[in-house]
Amino acid sequence: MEPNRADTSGMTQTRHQRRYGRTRQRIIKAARAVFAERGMSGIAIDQITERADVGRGSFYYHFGSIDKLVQAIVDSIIDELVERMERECADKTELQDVLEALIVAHIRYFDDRWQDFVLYYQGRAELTLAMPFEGIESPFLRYMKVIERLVGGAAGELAVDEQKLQRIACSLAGFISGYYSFARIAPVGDNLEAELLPIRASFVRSLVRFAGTESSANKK
Amino acid sequence: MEPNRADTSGMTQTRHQRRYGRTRQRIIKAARAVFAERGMSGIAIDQITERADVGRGSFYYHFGSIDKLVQAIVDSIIDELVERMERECADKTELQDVLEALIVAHIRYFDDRWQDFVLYYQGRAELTLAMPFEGIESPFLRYMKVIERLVGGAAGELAVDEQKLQRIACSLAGFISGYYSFARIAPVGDNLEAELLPIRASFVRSLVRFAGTESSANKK
DNA sequence: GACGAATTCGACAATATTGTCAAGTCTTTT
DNA sequence: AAAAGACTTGACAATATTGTCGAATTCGTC
Repeated sequence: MEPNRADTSGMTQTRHQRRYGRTRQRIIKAARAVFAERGMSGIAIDQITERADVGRGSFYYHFGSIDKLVQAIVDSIIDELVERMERECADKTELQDVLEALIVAHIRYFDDRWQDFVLYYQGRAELTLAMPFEGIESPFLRYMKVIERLVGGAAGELAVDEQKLQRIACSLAGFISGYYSFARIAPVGDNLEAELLPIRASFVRSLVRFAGTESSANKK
Repeated sequence: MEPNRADTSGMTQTRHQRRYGRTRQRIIKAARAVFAERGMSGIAIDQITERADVGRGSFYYHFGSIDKLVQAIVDSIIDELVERMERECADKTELQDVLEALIVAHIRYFDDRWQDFVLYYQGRAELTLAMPFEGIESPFLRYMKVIERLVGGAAGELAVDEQKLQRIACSLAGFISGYYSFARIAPVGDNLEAELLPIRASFVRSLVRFAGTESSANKK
């Protein structure tokens, strides 16, 4: 009765488990598409199961509620994005390089994946509401923490304090997603990476300078 | 039968027209609150009319459809924001000052008005979808144009080309709203304006530098 | 004060959505 | 090959939402 968690240890997957995983993935894939097309709120279960070509009951068997599904999706998006950030930053040690790499990670990740950007953005938008989908907040916090850690790691002897790190993270994530979203409405060109290059460079420099600033006077 | 457009010429309002306006405003006000709480998609008409303490029929009488209502709301938000930007920029002539003023306009406008920020953000999020609410796009384009005009006006002899102006506008609007939204999740402090000051300054400088850059090599 | 226009109202039928469940299919175990 | 377990299914009853419409109310005008 209780859903069998898919075997993560790789080898010993029984046929049941494979089938379980397949259906689950079908649902997730369909949901990603539907959400990216019409948003997360106000989506009927049927729209998802029908697109996944799966019985209505299966949805409830696997997820039990919309929130769980949204949670799984946002989680995986953030996982992928985080993984990408880690990878791009792996060999960077200079603060400036890390900041560059972080932006590049976002651009590369979202490039040719407008759908995933929409999910990311819709998720963020959800967070502004009074009652967002359950469990959506923590992946985003995790994401912010990763940025802070990567930036903090490269800040080296600058010893940037926690608060400053947070601001840098907000700026960085905010800037890149904000730019991306606007660039889409007012199409400036088709190669976002090339297009962003000069302004990105300026932006990074401004963050570096900010990091170097004396601990800001926020004891108003 | 056809709704009477409220008298905009100020003086000659008949009682009917006033009543018309009152109800209309009640609905809009309630909708703003509901939207800011639960998002724009997936809201039932009843949730709005009940909050407005108005009959269900009145909603259809005034707006006819959700899209029209959303349109009216987004329109007025953008109007207010644009008005604020114009005001803040009124006496500025230097590029740097104008950029500063634009950011300040946003901060001041949204300060203590989280609800309106949510509406603005939800509206933006809608735009990422395949089928956003009808008529939501144009106010946002108008908004971008205003930024471009204000920035372009102050760029003076730099003669920043159209494309560059667009990028600056995307950066500016993206940065401020992105930062704002993240700052809310990972609360850094309570005085956003003071808090943003140093990083804002850096950001503005980076935009100024970008504006001065030789027309970027985007002939890839 | 009565007639028509403007505005408001909420009941109504039509439709959509939800979550459950008993029954069916496939797989593993004994 | 039978029994038990895992997974899937779609029908179902309950509930929610929609857009309409005729009646009620308010208002301006004659």
